[in-house]
Amino acid sequence: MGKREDILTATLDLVVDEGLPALSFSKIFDKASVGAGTVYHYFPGKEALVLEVYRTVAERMDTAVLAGYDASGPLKTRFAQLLTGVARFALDHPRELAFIHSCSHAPSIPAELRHRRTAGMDMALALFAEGRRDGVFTDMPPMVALAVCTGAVTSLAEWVLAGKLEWDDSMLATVIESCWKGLSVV
Amino acid sequence: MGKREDILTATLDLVVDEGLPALSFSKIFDKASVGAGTVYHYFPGKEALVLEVYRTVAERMDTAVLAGYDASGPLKTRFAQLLTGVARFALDHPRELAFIHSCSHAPSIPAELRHRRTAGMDMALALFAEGRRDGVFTDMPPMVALAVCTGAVTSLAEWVLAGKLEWDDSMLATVIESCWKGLSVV
Amino acid sequence: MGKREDILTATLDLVVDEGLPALSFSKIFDKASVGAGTVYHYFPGKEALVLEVYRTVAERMDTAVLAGYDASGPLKTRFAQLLTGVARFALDHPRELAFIHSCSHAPSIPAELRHRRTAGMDMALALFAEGRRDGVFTDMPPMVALAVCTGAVTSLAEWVLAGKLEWDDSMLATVIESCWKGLSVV
Amino acid sequence: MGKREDILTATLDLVVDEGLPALSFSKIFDKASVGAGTVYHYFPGKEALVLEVYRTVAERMDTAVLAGYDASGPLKTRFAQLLTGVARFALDHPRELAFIHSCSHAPSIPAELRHRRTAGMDMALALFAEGRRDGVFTDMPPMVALAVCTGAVTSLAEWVLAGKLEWDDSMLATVIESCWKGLSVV
DNA sequence: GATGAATGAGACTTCATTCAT
DNA sequence: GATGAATGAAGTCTCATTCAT
Repeated sequence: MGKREDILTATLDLVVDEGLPALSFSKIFDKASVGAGTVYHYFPGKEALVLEVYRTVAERMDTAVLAGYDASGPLKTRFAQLLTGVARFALDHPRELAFIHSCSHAPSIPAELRHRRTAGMDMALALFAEGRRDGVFTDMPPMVALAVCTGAVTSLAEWVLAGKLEWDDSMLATVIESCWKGLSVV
Repeated sequence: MGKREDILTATLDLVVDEGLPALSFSKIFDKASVGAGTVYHYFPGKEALVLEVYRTVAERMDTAVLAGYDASGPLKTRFAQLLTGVARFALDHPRELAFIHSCSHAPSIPAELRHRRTAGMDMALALFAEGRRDGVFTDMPPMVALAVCTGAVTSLAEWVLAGKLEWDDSMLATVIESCWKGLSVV
Repeated sequence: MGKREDILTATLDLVVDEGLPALSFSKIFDKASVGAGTVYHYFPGKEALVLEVYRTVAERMDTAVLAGYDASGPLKTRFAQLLTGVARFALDHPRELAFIHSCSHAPSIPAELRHRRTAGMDMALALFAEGRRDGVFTDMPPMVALAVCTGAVTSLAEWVLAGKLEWDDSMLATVIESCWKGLSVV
Repeated sequence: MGKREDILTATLDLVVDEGLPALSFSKIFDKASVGAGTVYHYFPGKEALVLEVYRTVAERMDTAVLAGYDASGPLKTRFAQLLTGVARFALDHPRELAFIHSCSHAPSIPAELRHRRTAGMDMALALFAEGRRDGVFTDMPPMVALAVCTGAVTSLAEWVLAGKLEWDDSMLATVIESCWKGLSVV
């Protein structure tokens, strides 16, 4: 079986396909092929259910981003690995990404969860701090650098998913190179 | 008077403060101080109403971004003007930005509206094409450059609004400089 | 011009096409191309409007039935004229008939209007009484004879309109002959 | 319990007493003593509910008409049995009859249901065909004979129910005799 | 006379949630 | 654990009616 999993999956699918505003328990019952009361065995209510999906997906995302990260490599390699990880997740798991975005502005998701520092973020912040300390990067707060780089890469992935851009394997490399150049001294 | 305006304003406020999922007509009536039927006098339904707010805000945004743009200046100046325009709008009109983001993943907003080319986008695309043609920018498709730059700047503004970053007047200049550097040859 | 007429016509059309339950003032405004308030210049309200249509149609029906009636002819001729009149109206004015039927069971039409003696009915009752008195008809109360004959002829017309029967000019003559035979002595 | 039955019964009562146009779900809830959502558990919507009542009543009617029918008796006896069955149902179940009539002109009842051949109709058509073949009845299509006879008897019952006629046990016999005479040769 | 914006009561319907099975 | 019938509050939307123009 795995009713709990069925419910989580059905919820994610519904939010992605119809949007959070259109999410209803009846639709979840139907899609998950589960009795009405069953959901209440696993989750206190609708809000908690959505939160749980959010938490699960966020974690999966963090794991995926860090999957191929080799902390012992040279700075530039690690830089590219992290940004590639972000882009790859976005392109390989468009539905998970869409879910996160659908919820990212919902006041029902507590800000503390939305803005929680993840392992991937910490890794990246450390990387930017290292580059700055070693005089490789310009004097920009790591947090700012992170915002800029993730913004650039995520935006790229989104435009691809939205159909505004054709994906091209070399494109990402070019963009990462630009980011590196933008942050670097001289 | 201006019942129509009242309704639009109330809708924007409610979406920003409580999120799209929590938007209800009764709240709109109350906040706009109009009768229930009045909304239907102006809008076919809830979806159409939200759409109209979206359209209005998107247009206002486009106008604001282009407000101080001087098409006759040097490339770098124009580059900075556009990115500044984007950031300024985000910071000066956080509620409008929040509304757009709240709706930007809602399937009820037709993709064709969400991805419509705006005047600001066209201006930027022309600028990137010009820089590339003149050998100032690296050989990157203008659309990619646009995705990267708006992503970087918007992400920055969002993190400020989310409280993850402190705004600092020099920060934007630094980031714009980084973007320029990232795109430039050598 | 003739707004009043437009309203009456639109009402009849709507009731016939969509049924009394689906009748609404907004539809009447639209179909009659009239402002919302205009109806209230002519009719106190919805109920009164429908009533007026009913009255108008009923009167028109009565007139039509008696149109070719020659009170000086022989009994059997007059008998045939009346029943033919009823059938003819039903077949020539199917929409008027449909309207009457749509309303004939609506409690909003006062029973006193629905069951009012019309000139046509009086004429028929007199005819049946005459035939009974003269020993031509069996000893059946005129009211019963009337119910039976109008029921037979109206039912015939309805089945034709409903598509259950093909109309055939000789059919009516046959049926009237049967009615006459059924009522006659020997 | 039998919530479903309660709902069907309440609906019939309301339609009969207040007419189809005045039927509302809130009234149904109240009369049937069920929650608002319960109706939607059993019926997709208002229209479907009314349809189901119609179907139920129509079937009950057909059954009742054929109840005392003895297919092996002489022609005239069977003729009288059928017409008596129609009249009896009308007089014994005035509310069911009223319901059918209230709905019989509503476009919301699909024509295919309204005009469906019932077992009672088939029985009657066979009877008329038999009489015609055996030279007992005049040369009239069975369908026409059926329209005329049911029209006559139903009309009679309706006039009684409407108060235009006093019921009298011998009246029906007389009318049936008239119908028989009207259809017979010579 | 004619209009149609404005109204708010009430219609239909959906929803999250409970509870007996 | 699992179900789904039952609920009634709340949501979306329609309606007859009014009134200033």
